Amino acid sequence: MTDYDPHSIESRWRDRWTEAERYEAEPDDAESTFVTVPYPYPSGGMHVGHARTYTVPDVYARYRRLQGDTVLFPIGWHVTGTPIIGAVERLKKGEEQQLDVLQNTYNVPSDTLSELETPMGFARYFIEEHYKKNMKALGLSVDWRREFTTNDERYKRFITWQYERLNDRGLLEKGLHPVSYCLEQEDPVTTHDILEGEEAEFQEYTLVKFDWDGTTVPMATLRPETVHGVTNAYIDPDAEYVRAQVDGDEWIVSTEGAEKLAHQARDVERLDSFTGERLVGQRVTNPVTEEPVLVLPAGFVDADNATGVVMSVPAHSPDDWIALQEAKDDDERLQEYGIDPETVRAIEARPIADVDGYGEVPARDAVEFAEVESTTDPELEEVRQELYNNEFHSGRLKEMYGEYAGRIISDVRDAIKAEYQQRGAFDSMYDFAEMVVSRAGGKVIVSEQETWFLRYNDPDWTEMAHEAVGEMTVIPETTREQYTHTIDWLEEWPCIRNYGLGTPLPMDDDFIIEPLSDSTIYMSYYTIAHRLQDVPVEQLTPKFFDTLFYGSDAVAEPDETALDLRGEWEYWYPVDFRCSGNDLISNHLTFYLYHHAELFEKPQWPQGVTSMGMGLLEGEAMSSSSGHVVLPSEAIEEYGADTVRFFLLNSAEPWQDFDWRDERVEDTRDQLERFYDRAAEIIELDCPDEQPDLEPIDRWLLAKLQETVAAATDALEAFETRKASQAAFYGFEEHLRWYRRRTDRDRPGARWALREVLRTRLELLAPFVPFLTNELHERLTGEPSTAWPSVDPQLTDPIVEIEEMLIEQLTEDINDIVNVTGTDPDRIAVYTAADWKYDVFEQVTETGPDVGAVMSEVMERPELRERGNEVNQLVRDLVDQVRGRDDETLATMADVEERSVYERAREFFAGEFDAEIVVKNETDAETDSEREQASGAVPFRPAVHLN
RNA sequence: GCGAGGGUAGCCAAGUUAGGAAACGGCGGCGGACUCAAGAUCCGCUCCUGUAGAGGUCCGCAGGUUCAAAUCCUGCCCCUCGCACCA
Repeated sequence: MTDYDPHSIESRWRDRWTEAERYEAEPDDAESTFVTVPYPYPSGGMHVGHARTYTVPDVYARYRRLQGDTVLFPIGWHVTGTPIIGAVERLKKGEEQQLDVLQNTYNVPSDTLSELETPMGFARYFIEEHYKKNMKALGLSVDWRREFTTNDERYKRFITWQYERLNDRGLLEKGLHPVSYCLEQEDPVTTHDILEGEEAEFQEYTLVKFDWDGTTVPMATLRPETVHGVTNAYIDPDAEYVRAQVDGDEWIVSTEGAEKLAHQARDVERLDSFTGERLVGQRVTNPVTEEPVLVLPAGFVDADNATGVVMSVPAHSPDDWIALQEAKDDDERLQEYGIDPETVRAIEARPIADVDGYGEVPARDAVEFAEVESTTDPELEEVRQELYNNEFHSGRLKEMYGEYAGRIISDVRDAIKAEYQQRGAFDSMYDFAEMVVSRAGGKVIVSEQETWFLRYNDPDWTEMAHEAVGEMTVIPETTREQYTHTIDWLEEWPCIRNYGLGTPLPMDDDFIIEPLSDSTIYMSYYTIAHRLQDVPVEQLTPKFFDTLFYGSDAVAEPDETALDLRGEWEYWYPVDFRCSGNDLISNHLTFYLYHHAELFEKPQWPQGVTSMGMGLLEGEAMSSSSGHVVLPSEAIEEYGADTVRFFLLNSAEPWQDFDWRDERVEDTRDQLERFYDRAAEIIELDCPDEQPDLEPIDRWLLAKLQETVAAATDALEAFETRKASQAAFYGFEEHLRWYRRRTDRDRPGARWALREVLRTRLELLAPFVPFLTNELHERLTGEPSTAWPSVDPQLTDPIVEIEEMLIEQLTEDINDIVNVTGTDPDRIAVYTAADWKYDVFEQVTETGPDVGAVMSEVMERPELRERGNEVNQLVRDLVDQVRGRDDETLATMADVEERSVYERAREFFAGEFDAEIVVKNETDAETDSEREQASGAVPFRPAVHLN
């Protein structure tokens, strides 16, 4: 019954566009528009969430093209770094989950798997078999001549240039940085490489350097400000400890602690080892208070956490409090270690801060209140958290803190720490708070590595980045603050990795520039990527790129080719819109701004960024590892590319999350099919070439069309794909429904109007559903959609719109009365308001919607004053009518001849309600009962009576 | 914890920037028209009450400002995203 066959239409148009090189963009006299999207990272296949990411810029590109611009929409492939290598490794190891994803989620044939066993083989497979095929099937208007990968020699030359220049400008810096490090692989690891403890964050522990006869016993703590409250120390008597030279001093730490320190850029030399028992019962001296304190044995001390020795602050730590009580009660154990129980019993908690809501010894109060009695009680965790929180935010230090006395801990902790560190009493080390294990099975620790950084906290650079944000269009506007915040928050960014695909750092080619750092200005590379193919790699020196980007004056002997290419770059740059994801604001998008601001002049800075929301599938997050994804190829096969596109663009605005629900997608497909069928009918109609006489209802439809053109245009300018397509598609369907109900469509005027409407809507929808619309447009007019429509002032008609609105309102009113009374009237009387009521209306529009003010004006007029209450009620009704309508509309309303509007529509009403329709003015009422019925008439709200 | 966004009728979702109509639209549900029938299409209804187009109560919760609040202010609850070497 339907002729709509998306697959044949779509393949036909795809072929035509390819043959015509339709989207191969060359500089010309027209305005240029340059839109980009982050190049895909082919470490796996593409799902329908990615499809939206690339379709949104496509819609904008198509829109700008219809507006007459020359538009560039390119794609490249990001393969930098380790994810692809990791994926290949997992494949080669035959890891089950990886095989499952490749074979079952992404349908890689078994006999092809071997091709994926090299990084570029893997990338190439997904580029060709997934991304490109899907993108072409979706009809993305990409200039495919410009594609490249970030592992290409020419691209590497470009990145080399970028990093040499950044280095020249002093924005690169070499230094130490803590990273997660796998002891098994002896290499840094990323979150993706971590099997256990993926969420773990590493902490910077303060080491309080207690002294034991000239040997340092560093006690690890996260609360350095409690140093005055230390009453004793704890060590695990059974764990292994070492004495070692650490940066020239002698330290005692756990064996694990020593290994960690060795990885944190310290010079560690082990002297001897022993169990913790050796320190038990010894006295060590607090470096701040210079007091000796006793070392007690404790099983709860974890030798594999920081140094494996901790200080005890029983007044403020619930753990320490309980442990101390337990020690006091266990004479036997103490004696075992040769400790006099009396000395332990003499230890008293030493409060160092006043905390709101707690007594003198907060830890005791907290423990007693919660009735926790043992260090193994699971509830202790909660008690500890709560107390720590309260102390941190409301604890005030006591007098022993000198200049810090009376201050809130959260305000001064860092200062105290820095001060004692400076004085040599404190040191620090990094560690995780929990066990972390890599996928390779090795223990993961925090290591400090020599690294190159990008100095994103450089004040001048930061300032320029702020400026760039200030000058660009941000969609949605609410994200602007996120950029500002990110810029202020960014510190130095380590921009290299030890291994991976990509470009070696020119200053130190043992390292590879990491993915987020080699993807900041590559949009400029698109402008010349296709032409660079003809330039020998060796010719692409930094000077070549200087010439290309900075012009002939930048170098002594400018390269001719570079100068020639410079024209292309100048034509396309700046990037008009970068369409990216919400999640990239805090890194990629902000880096993009930084690097543009630094390396290019202001006119070349980013003009606009839109960030997109995520995709859900049947209400849940998509996940390729669990197979909870829909592949674009499958969706297109089932519904057609236009349906997929339309659903993605129409179900939510780009920055909102969308939810792919099969049922909804099916509905979308049905709607498009219906649209297609109706369009086909109109195309078949015999239609006059010249505009025939139009009825008011035809002019109304055409006026609505103009409104729709304006709304869709405004919306697309703001990237509101949903609003634009809703207006052009669903919104207009409603107007058409009313039109069909209101009129006979077999008139020349109606045919002409419907044809005009169809043509325009096809143009409005062309960016969204390009296959369907171009097909129909060509059948209708002989050529594809070539221009975006503009509002035709000849076809706007405010009066006819108001007249039609009155008819709709009256239809609703009559219908309401019929419903509520349950009657089936034979005769419907419609009374328009008496002339004096229109005088009052005019007064209301003049005075404004203020009942009191209008009344005092109106009461000046004797002929109105004598109507008293009636006028009062009328003014109230009219004020409600007028409120919220602009002056223009009100002025137009004043020109409407209400009675003739209803009379012209008599036939329509008669048909709708199957009744005789009588239209009269209120003043023409003859009998008392008729006058009664008619008296309620208000301008633009006639009285109605049913019999 | 920090930063950002959000909570609207059974579901999805507009409206919030410029306060002013129980609150666009869709889905689902109910009734009707057309049809041999189904589907498609069309017309009503779909918070409560109501045989005259009305009234009442509503926009996470609790207050406040105002003639008037889904919209502005304050506090609270809940959800989502980001928080660094990772695309």
